[in-house]
Amino acid sequence: MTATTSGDTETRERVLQAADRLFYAKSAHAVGMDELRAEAGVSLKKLYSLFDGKEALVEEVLRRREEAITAETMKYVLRASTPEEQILAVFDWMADSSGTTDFRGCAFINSYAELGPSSDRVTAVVRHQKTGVRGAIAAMVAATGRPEWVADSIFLLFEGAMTNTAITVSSEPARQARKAARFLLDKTA
Amino acid sequence: MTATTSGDTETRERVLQAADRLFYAKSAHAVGMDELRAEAGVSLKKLYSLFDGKEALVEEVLRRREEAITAETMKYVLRASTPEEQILAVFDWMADSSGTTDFRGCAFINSYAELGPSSDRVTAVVRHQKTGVRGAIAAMVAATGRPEWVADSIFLLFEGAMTNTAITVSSEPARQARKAARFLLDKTA
DNA sequence: TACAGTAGAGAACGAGCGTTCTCCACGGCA
DNA sequence: TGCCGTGGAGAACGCTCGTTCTCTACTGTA
Repeated sequence: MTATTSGDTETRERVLQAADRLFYAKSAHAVGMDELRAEAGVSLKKLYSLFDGKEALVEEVLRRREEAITAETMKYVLRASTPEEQILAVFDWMADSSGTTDFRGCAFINSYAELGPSSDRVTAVVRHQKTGVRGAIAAMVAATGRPEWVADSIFLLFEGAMTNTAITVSSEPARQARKAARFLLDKTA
Repeated sequence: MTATTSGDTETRERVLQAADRLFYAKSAHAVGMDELRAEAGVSLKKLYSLFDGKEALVEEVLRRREEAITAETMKYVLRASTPEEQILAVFDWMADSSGTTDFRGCAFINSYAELGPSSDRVTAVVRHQKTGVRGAIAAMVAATGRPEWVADSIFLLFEGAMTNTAITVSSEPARQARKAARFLLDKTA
């Protein structure tokens, strides 16, 4: 029935949001399916009727997060006026995100660290996200006519800032990375 | 007795080496104490007489790894002739390390991702290591008379390259980071 | 030879996990 | 009203984990 299907879609959404929040905050292995069930306000039966199991849930959470982060970052990028400012906007997104409580860095790096060795599916999603981010930066850099190694550098600055913003609990690394990226852009103009 | 104490020291060493290898390769939660016991060739009783528990073991493994990596990196640094080459040598160490099988990136970032939310002690060791690496790079950069933001940039390049070298299973990020660092040094000469 | 103390092997324990199953209350329909 | 099927609550299951305990074999000593 259409009504039931629609209800399922909403429930799925609620579960995925709860899972994303909990997995990101505590790491996946530290969150039990029962805790997730409680947080999402759903029965265990429903949970397992909607998802194949925990690993599948983790996989889907990561895929959705990739889309969400891309969309959110794009808002920052499109708001900028010049192509150079667009590139730097990704660091503004990071600085703003790290201001929120319990920012824990890059969910994909974190998941790779925790589950990469035991889950090929998680590894695949993580690689996909990294390829995507790198590609997006490369496209923006290429649009300014600069060589690809500039994009590689900015990508690595971005990645290093993500982890260290989390570890130091400060947006300082994000600002430092932005400054370095600007320098690279200025000197390759 | 002295003989027994010495034997204990050797056994401790063996356990710590096995733990370091297994925790790094598989992540800590994926390695059981029994698997570790088998790998180290020691009884469970002895294991618990030498260490307070798993968390304490993880903590000590990380502390020892920090020392080991520092020492190993220093070999690369001291081999270089100019101050600039010394800074860049850390990326050579990374490129060489990533060539070894089952390189898994930065053990501290990985541990923070997995255990940071649940273990203050692990978090403290990770922060200590990051502060140390950042400080070491800052000292080398300062010795060349360049401003501190150059050190911040190189540190973030280093960190980004560590994670992505692992994720992409390639030493390419290490080389890209080296190139970017050299550019920064050249343009701030 | 008899004995005390140590250490190894691994059984045992309690807790927690992911997953499944049982039970029951409630809905639409004849 | 009586029936059937869906879905929720949560008990149950099987497994694995970290940790402790028991038993046994062995060593050095009198």
